[in-house]
Amino acid sequence: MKVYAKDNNIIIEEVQDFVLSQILECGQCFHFDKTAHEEYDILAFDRVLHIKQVDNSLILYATNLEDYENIWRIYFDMENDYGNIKNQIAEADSLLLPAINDKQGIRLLNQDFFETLISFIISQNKQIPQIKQCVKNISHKFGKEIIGYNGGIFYSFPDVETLNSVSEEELRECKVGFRAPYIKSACKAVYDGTVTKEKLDRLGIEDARELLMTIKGVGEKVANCVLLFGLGRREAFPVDVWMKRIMEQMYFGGKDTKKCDIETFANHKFGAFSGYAQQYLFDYARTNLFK
DNA sequence: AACCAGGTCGTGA
DNA sequence: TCACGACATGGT
Repeated sequence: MKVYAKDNNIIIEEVQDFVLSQILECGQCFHFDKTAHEEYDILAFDRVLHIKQVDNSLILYATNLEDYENIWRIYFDMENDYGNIKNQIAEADSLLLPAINDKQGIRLLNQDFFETLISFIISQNKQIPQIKQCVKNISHKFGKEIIGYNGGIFYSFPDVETLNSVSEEELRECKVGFRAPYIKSACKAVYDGTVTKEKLDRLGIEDARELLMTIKGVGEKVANCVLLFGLGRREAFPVDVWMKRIMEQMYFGGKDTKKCDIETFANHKFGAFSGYAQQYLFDYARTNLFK
């Protein structure tokens, strides 16, 4: 992989295991817009990134090496060897090969903890396009204005201080519905220091999940998504309706199985790679099966 | 017009 | 512990 600055852009050549559309549209993140084939505006960490992929090259528009090193390199998990990850998963079970091959360009992003927490609270009982709309509504109403690479106006996701001061009624105007008090509960917990990234980072996954679940509106599944996508805990294995369906089909003879049993089964099978396995399977199930 | 969506909560057995 | 309805909103 080669990284260099050219004009006002960053060019990355010879990327491997990287398909921009698969990374963004596999259901792990919600704050982006597609502008063309393999070309997106991504909102993250108070920035907007216009990015385009052509074959094995990436163009990161209107940014610099410092931001690449400090923000985007980490966000896109560039130092992680996904060839090895896929080998490990396939070795754990060759049944995963169709999913891995179909979604070979997926990477797990390292997203902001607070935005991930709120986004996945919103995600319950909603479809991905509606989750995206709610995140956009909240950002537009309460976030900071950011200017994009070509002068376009975007809005960052608000920080804890800002969102904590928003009323339940204002949240409902963002179409989050019955989740409004849950969002309030999460903001309060993070703002007053009851649940923070620093605390969670220090805890083992069981205790971290338990602490997250002290927030009203955060259950097992949302907690696992926050751990996986917002705290870098790749051993987490969120089980939603799609994971339940495909896991039951693959491993339980199509028999109705409790989500916690599926999670335990997966953790034993995939161990530290559970989160990656989950993501390949989730997107594979959602886009190929049960149409 | 019911039914479902990257679920969780409160309730009652 | 476990099953089940309620919960906003929008799309089939």
